[in-house]
Amino acid sequence: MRLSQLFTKTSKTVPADEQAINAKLLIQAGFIHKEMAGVYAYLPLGLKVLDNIKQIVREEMNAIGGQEVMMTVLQPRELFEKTDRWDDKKVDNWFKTKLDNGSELGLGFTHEEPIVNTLSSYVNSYKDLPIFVYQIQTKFRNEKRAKSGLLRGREFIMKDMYSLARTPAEHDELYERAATAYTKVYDRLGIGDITYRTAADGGVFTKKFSDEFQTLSPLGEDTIYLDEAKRLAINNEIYTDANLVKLGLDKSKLVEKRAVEVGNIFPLETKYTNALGVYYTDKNGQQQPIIMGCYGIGISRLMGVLAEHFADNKGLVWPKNIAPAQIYLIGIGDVVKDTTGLYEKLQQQGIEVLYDDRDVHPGQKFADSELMGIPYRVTLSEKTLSQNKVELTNRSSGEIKLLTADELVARL
RNA sequence: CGGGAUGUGGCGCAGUUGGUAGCGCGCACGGCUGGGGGCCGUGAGGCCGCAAGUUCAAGUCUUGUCAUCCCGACCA
Repeated sequence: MRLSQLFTKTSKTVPADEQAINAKLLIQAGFIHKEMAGVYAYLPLGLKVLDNIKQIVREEMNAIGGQEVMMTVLQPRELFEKTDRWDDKKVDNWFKTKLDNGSELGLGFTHEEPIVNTLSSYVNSYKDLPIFVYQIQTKFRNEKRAKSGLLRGREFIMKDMYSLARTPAEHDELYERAATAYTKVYDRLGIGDITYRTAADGGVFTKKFSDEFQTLSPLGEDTIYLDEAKRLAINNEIYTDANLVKLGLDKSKLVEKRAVEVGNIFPLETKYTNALGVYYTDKNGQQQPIIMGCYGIGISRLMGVLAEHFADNKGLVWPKNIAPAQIYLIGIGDVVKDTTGLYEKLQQQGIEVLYDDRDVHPGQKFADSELMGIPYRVTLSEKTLSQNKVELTNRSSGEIKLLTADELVARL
C-alpha cells in the first residue's frame, strides 16, 4: 500500500481524553476511530491487525475441530425468556429495541441460546456428537462504564465457541482440548509468557470453576494469585483456602498480580440444552441430556492488550504475525525509481509493504514508521544505493543492517 | 449508578477584574530544504458541548443538561 493513497494520517498529538496507552497509540497512528465511549471503528491498518488476530484464533479453533458459523446480532425475546435471561433484573446489560410491529428484540451479548436453538435442527443422535461450533462476531453489552480504550467496550468483537458433548468425560476432554488451543493462541500472539490459566467462578449453575486466561497488565481489572512454576493462577473472587486445596495451589508460592481477562472458558453443564429442550438419542434409543461448554476470546480486547504490551516511547511495536504490514519502505533523496522498483518487487513476493511515497521529510517518515509499529523499515538513499544496498532496521531491537535487495527478500 | 476532573477550528492548547476569540500542529497555495516530525510567506477554517438565566454586554457569572476520561460499584 502506498501511504499517499491511505486515507488515514498519523497525528503528532495524542488525544487528550484518552488515558489508556492502547487507545492513545491506536488513535494517534490512525488505526482506530472513536465513535463514542467504548465504541471504536477499525480503520484500514487497524482492521488488518484485527484480521490477523482473528485469523490466528480461527486457525487454532479449526485445528481442534471447530466449525465456524455466524449467528445473528438481532435476538428474539422469546428465546431468551426460555432460559430466563431476558428480564433486565437478570441481565442488566442488554441493548433492546423493537420491531415495527412492537415485538421486542435484543442485540446479542452472548449466543448460547441461538447456538443451541440452531443446532437443535441438526443434533438428534449420539452420532451427531461431539461438536465444536464457533463464530467471530460483534457483541453488544450496555456496560455501565466503558473504559481503557479497546479493553472494555459496549460494542466489541468476540470469538465465542460452544461445545456439545454426550458425557461428562467427553465434555472434559473437549474442554481441555479448547484450553490447549487457547494456550496456543496466546503463544502465537506473543503474550503466552504473561498469560495464565486462572481458576475463576463458574457461575451460578455449576459447582465447577471456570477458567480464565489472564494477561498480566497494570490496566487489568482482575486481581489474580499466580504460581509461576505451575503457570496456574486463581482469581481473587474465589481466593479461599478451600479452593486453593481443590486446585492444589500452595499459598506461600502465590504472587498477587493485576491482569486482563483475555479469554474465559465455562462448563455450562446442561443448563441451556435442557432449558431449550435439546437432547440426543443414545444407542439404546433413549433420550439423553447434552453437556455444553462455552469458550470466549475477546478479539478486540486482545488488540488493545497487544497494543498496550507491544509499545515503547516511540509508538507501537507489533509482532510480525500481527503487524498490518511487514515493511515500511522509505526512499530518501532522488531515489524514487529504485524505491518504487523495490516496492513492486516485494509486492510480487507477496510481502506486505507500506510504501511511504509522500513528499514529506525523512524524519516524519521515520517517526511514522515507528508510531505505526511496522516490524521492519527499509530505507533507500543515494548512500546505500552507491553500495548497491538497502538499509534494514528492526523496529523492536533497533538493529540496522545493510543488505542487497536479494538478501532482503531472502531474509523475509 | 456514586465520587472526581474536563468540554474553545480536524488535533493539542491559551483566553486577565464579563466588552464580541487567539496560538501551535494539521490543511490549501507559492518558495526553500531533503537521514529524525525543518524553514519563510499567503490563506481557508470556530453558534466557545447544548439549553435556560443574570447583564447594556457572557467563552468568562448562575442553574440545568449532555458528553468524555479517571476512581469505585457492577460485569450472569
